[in-house]
Amino acid sequence: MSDKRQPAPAHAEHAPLQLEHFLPYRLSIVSNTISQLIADDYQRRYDISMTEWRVMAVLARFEGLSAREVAERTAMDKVAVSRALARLVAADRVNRDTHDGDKRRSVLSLTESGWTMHDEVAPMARAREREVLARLDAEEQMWLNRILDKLQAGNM
Amino acid sequence: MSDKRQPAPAHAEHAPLQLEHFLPYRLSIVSNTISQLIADDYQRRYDISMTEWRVMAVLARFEGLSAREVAERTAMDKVAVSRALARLVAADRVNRDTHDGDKRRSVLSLTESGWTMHDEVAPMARAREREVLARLDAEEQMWLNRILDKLQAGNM
DNA sequence: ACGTTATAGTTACAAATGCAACCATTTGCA
DNA sequence: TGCAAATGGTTGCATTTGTAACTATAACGT
Repeated sequence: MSDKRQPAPAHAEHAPLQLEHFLPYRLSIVSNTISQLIADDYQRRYDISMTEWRVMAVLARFEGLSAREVAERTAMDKVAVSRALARLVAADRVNRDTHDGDKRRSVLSLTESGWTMHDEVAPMARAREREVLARLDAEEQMWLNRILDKLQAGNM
Repeated sequence: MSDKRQPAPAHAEHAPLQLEHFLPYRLSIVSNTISQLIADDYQRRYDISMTEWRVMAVLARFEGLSAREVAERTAMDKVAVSRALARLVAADRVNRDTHDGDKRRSVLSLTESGWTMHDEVAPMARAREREVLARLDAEEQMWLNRILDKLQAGNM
């Protein structure tokens, strides 16, 4: 953030927003940078988007979820999930069955190949997360967790 | 984060990612929720996107910037800025002149109408920010700032 | 049993975004 | 001077994303 030159500082009477000190703006910069850093890893190696990876991550934890449940757990909307699933099924990363007793519901799980990919990507993702967290000391990490919890709790 | 039921906890040997404790994921949830909260405010009232608003906010602080400089200060890429400017100029929120002595550069500033809008939106945005920050106590706010600074500094 | 309402998921279309190629102008330097 | 490289900005095209409408099945109330 080098700030050498100060072009025509604008009208004080208008009280302009200072974007660089504005929380939502700063959050989105940091968040996007970090997410992209990790996404680059697996997008280069596999042909998969961030949304697709998130769907896979959830299915790795919870086998047999329906699409709606995946949407809930990833905080994505159902259309995004539907599209991600279409690609994942086509690429044979995910298996889609139909629920017995409710033909609307799908029953999702990773395929053999899905698991293989997951088992390579998950450690990479965790490693990147550690890299990022390494910039903070233990105390800061603790506060960050607490703060994210609180901010997240507010918006529900 | 109600977690009533625990569907088929998946294979421990695969060490699946716990999305809900994964920093990049949590950050993006919080960031998107907050940004959207604020964007809703002005998107309902005015026909303007988040990128357009950011361009306006920067021009309110620094009159006479060029498009490239706006891109730098908003951390948007130049194509996004170019398009935002096209709409803003068409809507008569922003004035575009040509730099004397360098006909490539544009010289940008808010119009009368741009200022009017700015002067309504900026306080709303600040109010929302305060709402969000109100969920944190003074100490937490202090740490959040410090942490964002550090995380931001890393990615440059 | 029957119609209404709700739920799971997909599709169609519009708007937003990203990337590469592209003009115009300026800069650097032989 | 003149020509290659750099810079500011826009345009075209393909991909992504968001929203609403739609299909199919299930649940509910009478």
